[in-house]
Amino acid sequence: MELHEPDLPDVPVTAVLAALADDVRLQIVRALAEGGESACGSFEFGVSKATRSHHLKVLREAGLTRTRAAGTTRYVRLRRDELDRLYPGLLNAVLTAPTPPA
Amino acid sequence: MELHEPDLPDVPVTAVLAALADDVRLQIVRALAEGGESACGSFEFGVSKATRSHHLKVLREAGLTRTRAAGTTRYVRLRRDELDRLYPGLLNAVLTAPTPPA
DNA sequence: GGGGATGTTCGACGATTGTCGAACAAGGGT
DNA sequence: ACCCTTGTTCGACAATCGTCGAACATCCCC
Repeated sequence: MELHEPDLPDVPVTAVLAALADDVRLQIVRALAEGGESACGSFEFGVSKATRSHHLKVLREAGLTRTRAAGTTRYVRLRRDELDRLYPGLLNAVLTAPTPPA
Repeated sequence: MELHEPDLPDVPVTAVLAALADDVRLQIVRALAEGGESACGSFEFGVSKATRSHHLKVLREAGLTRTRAAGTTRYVRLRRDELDRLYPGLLNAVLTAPTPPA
């Protein structure tokens, strides 16, 4: 299977924002920012693995993450450098944002 | 009519991001950032006025804008200071982002 | 080779979203 | 008083989205 990992400049900003505009995905991104490269399965956020897989695909196709396969496990990491270069401040703003007030 | 203009801290980040994750709304935000307070009608982005009104409502309820009524006209402005305080870097990153590559 | 673990893909579903035209509301001229 | 301008609200509609279970694909290990 070929993993779509688009060049960041080819991704519309709105797609990046849309990818971040979901609670589960934001938790994933935060976990990645804090913990570095992680296995897909390490994201336990109360959704099925089908849903988790879906969210990881959205993140990947929005240019936010890269995925590396190792055996049956897949490791995901944030494309932080590229993101910071193209959208300086964005990631930091999102990551340091206060957690849900509810 | 009461205008919902929530306190920013009450708005989940995901709601802010979702509000920005639309082409029309992003154009509105950019126009506001560049031109300051503007009348609703000044946003000519190829959608009907019903749709425009809808987008402005989304922006307002996500805490991105404030609206002031003057006669039959309504003026909208960006809540830039508050946004910059709560999400430092976010707005700037979004505004300076390259325009659609397409 | 068989079984278990890790992920992805495939419908399916309900909910939300962006869009519109039409109807409505409210002000400002003349 | 009338009409025009400016906006909002109300369905309605198609499209997209988030979610799931089930089926499938890989790989590893015993």
